[in-house]
Amino acid sequence: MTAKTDMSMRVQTLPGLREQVAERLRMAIATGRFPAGARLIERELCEMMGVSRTSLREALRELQADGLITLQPNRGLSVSVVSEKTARSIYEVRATLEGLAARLFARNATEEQIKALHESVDHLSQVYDNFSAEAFIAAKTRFYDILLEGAGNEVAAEMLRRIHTRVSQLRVVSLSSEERARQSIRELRDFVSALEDRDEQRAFDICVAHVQAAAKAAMKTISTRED
Amino acid sequence: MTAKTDMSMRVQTLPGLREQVAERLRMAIATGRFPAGARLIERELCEMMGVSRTSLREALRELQADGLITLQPNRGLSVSVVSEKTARSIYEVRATLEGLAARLFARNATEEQIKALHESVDHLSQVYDNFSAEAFIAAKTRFYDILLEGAGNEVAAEMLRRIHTRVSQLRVVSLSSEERARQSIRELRDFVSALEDRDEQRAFDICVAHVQAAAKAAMKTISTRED
DNA sequence: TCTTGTTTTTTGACATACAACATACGGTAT
DNA sequence: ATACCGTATGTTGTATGTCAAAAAACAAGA
Repeated sequence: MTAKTDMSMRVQTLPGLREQVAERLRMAIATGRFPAGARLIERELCEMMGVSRTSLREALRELQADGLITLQPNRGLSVSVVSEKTARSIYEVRATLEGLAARLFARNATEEQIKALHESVDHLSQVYDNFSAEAFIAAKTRFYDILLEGAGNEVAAEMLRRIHTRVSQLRVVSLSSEERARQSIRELRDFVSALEDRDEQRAFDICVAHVQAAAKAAMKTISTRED
Repeated sequence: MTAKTDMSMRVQTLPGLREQVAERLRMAIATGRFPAGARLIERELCEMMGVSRTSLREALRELQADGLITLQPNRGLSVSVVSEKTARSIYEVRATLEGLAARLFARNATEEQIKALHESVDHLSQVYDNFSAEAFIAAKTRFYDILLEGAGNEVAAEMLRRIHTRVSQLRVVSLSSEERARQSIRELRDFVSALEDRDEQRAFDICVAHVQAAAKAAMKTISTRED
């Protein structure tokens, strides 16, 4: 092998400014730092993040495509406020796609991936104890990344990742309920155990039920919010 | 009612330059005018469409988010070439989401929407006869718009619309098979008839089968393409 | 032919400018 | 005071020009 064809030493491709901006904005919305309905003024964001309007606007187009922010022509951007109907739609799609991912994971994942998934649930349960929004999202993201990688459907993965941010945004409020958190962990353990048995149907059922339970919890806080 | 609150005379909000650009690029890719793998040079596109780099780049970010074009950092953009595995993923997701849409439509659509869907299939079948890629895509888009509106899940609708463009791109080659076209129309008529009966499960089954048949046809041309 | 150095192309990012549109403000007439 | 109207201000939409960095193409020398 020549040095030319040896990719092992390759310096990892740096994220690029625009993507960093997009990622930080996503996080700001997911954690509720930019609450739903908040107006986003380009100039302010530029100053806040120290980038040019050009880069910022390109990043904003990404978030817009994800449905995270809403554009009123000539009026400006604001963080999307999720109606009850839209929230229901989000969870419907999430249940559908996550169900698919569950099936595919049970079918295709390697033993290592199953083990990794198990461990990520352990980690998640630790994070629940001393809670912080950022750490929680990071842990949940890790769980998802493993699940989606093991499922081996990159298209579904991409869509679920997008939805995931919107769900995080909803959950910021909704997850404070301690009891739901405990229950959620139990469901995930159950889910992993089904996957360890390669029980496709059971994994699917648990997954869908899990999302529906999450939806129910979220919907409750949404409807109260609108009073 | 005061003139102020009367929206009926409102001049329709013009699409905005950026969105026009994005739409035309999408179409160019869907119809195969920009074939898979083709390099896209920003400067050339600017001249070709008569817009500034600023607007163009923002439009490109949209297409990139849709997976229609691929960016290699510092190297440039090219029309995404869809691997066999990715194609399979696309059709898996499409079957899943369209199945959901079928269920929801059967459950929620109004009688008018069902009727409109029926008519759109009639129109589609006419277009098959004197064929043109643009007219076909337009007709198919109309069918979809009705289906997705009737289903009443805006999130799923948005995702399917995106996938739809990628499927069109694959179909450019694959659909030339006359026989598959006829069969496809028959399946759609069957589908509509299930919806007219409000038979949720049957609509779902037909829908999934329809997508799988389309997938099979597309996969065949893809695998031969890679020889 | 292989290597190395140089030029060209292309993207990534920034600053600036200005028109179009929307909103807020303030004055004027009723 | 209140409704009306014009103006000032803020914000987005789009276009230009500029520069650095990376990649690719090319050319020259061993």
